[in-house]
Amino acid sequence: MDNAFDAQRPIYIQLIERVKTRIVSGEYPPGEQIPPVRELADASGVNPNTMQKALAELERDGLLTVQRTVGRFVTGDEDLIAKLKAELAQTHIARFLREITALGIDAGDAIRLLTDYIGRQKEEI
Amino acid sequence: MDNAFDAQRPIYIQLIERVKTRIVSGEYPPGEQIPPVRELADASGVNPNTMQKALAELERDGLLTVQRTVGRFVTGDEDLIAKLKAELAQTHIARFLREITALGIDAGDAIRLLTDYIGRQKEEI
Amino acid sequence: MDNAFDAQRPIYIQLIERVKTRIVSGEYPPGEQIPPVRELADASGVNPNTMQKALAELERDGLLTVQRTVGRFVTGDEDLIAKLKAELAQTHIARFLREITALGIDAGDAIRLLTDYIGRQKEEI
Amino acid sequence: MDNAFDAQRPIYIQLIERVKTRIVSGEYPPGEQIPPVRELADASGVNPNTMQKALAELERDGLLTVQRTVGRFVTGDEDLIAKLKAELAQTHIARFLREITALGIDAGDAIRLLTDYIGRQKEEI
DNA sequence: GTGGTCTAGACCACC
DNA sequence: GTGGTCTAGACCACA
Repeated sequence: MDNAFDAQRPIYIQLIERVKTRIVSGEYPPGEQIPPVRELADASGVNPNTMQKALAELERDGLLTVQRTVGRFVTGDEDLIAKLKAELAQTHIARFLREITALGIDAGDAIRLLTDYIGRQKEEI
Repeated sequence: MDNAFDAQRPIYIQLIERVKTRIVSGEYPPGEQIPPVRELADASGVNPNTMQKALAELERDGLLTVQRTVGRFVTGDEDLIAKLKAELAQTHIARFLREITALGIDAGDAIRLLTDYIGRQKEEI
Repeated sequence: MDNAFDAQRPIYIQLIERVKTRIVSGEYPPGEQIPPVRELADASGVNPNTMQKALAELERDGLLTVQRTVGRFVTGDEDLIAKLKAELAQTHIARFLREITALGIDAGDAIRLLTDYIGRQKEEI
Repeated sequence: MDNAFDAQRPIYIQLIERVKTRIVSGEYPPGEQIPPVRELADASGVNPNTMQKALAELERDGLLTVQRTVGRFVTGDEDLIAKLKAELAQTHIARFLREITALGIDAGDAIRLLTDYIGRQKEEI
């Protein structure tokens, strides 16, 4: 399912995050064309205007380029993508650490808990 | 600052999370009285009714008990608190892992990045 | 326990009901003296003033008579007591039937449920 | 009249009881939509916030479900409703019996008085 | 037009 | 001074 949104945050923001994630993960490779707005909107179950709004912001950030009458393309600037990836990773890490230490769990225990969790996940497979 | 809220999510939900965090971290120890509604509301810069709504839900969950005309107390049930702590930790971990792997970073790299981050933090001190 | 009050209704009203019930049930027989205010108040865990207020209303209704310097007595008018008993019974019956029919249960089923309940109660003994 | 409340008990509690009664009696059938908050509030002569509070508790109990921007619906779980009906009936019966026996009337007489009352009611028709 | 949230301000019971 | 309730009125997201 692609159409599960946090009902409490603006959908277009969540769409931006999703597309960024796809670019960074390589699902949308650098330089490649992405699906048309309508298709993306359909797949996520949102209004095309909402999807449009999300993509426009990504264009402003330089992550997407638009070729009129052709479509949208992921930037070919792989450094930019790598930078975004590192930035997103740091954001997630910082947030995680902030949250977990607020519970009274120190960094060492956090790593241990995370390692355990990953171990358990593998077992499930 | 205590009064910085994510504008996109209900304040009372965020207040619930904050109080839970304080209980779990031991800032509000088991069996101890917590500050009065009005004071907490003031400290967070919200209306007393909003704080009331948050605390009512914590009472429903058994994390707080109310003694009318006296005040609110953290539950003395330390097992319940420990359970909550584990639950919150797992939630944060699961989320972190979901986010980081969505970027195309595998579990091993996640641990490495986290360890690096912690190392860098210590250096800053 | 005599000191369990519905926190939502005035205590003196609940005291009136209790004393009426004792008169009607014969616990306080007609013409007999009842315990002094302070003792009653103590037994119910309420302030003597509150008990006083309740007894004053019963005196107004003719159910109690006061002999200064001696104490309070239940009325000797057994007809009045019988009338009160019938009246209280009808009140309870009417209320019960109103409540139970509001649930979509007809009078016949109400009698059946009541009979069942009594049967189950006896078994427990 | 829908707007007559016991001044001694919280209105929202009484609203909860009323809605429960309507669900149990079938006035609000399982799976069906109930009137909007504002309408219900109006009909009962209370503030919409007060009605909201009552309905929120019923939602927590699983008796109502909410579809945002659409409305509230009675649960489709007929077993849950049946269970509630039995529970409410038992509560009313227990209370009635407690009250009537406190008057010095035994269970057998209670049934007789109830039967008489019902007989008299029918005659009135 | 639906439910949901929030504020401001008032009043109450209890101790 | 504590928690609890209630109102009036406003604003928001969503479809």
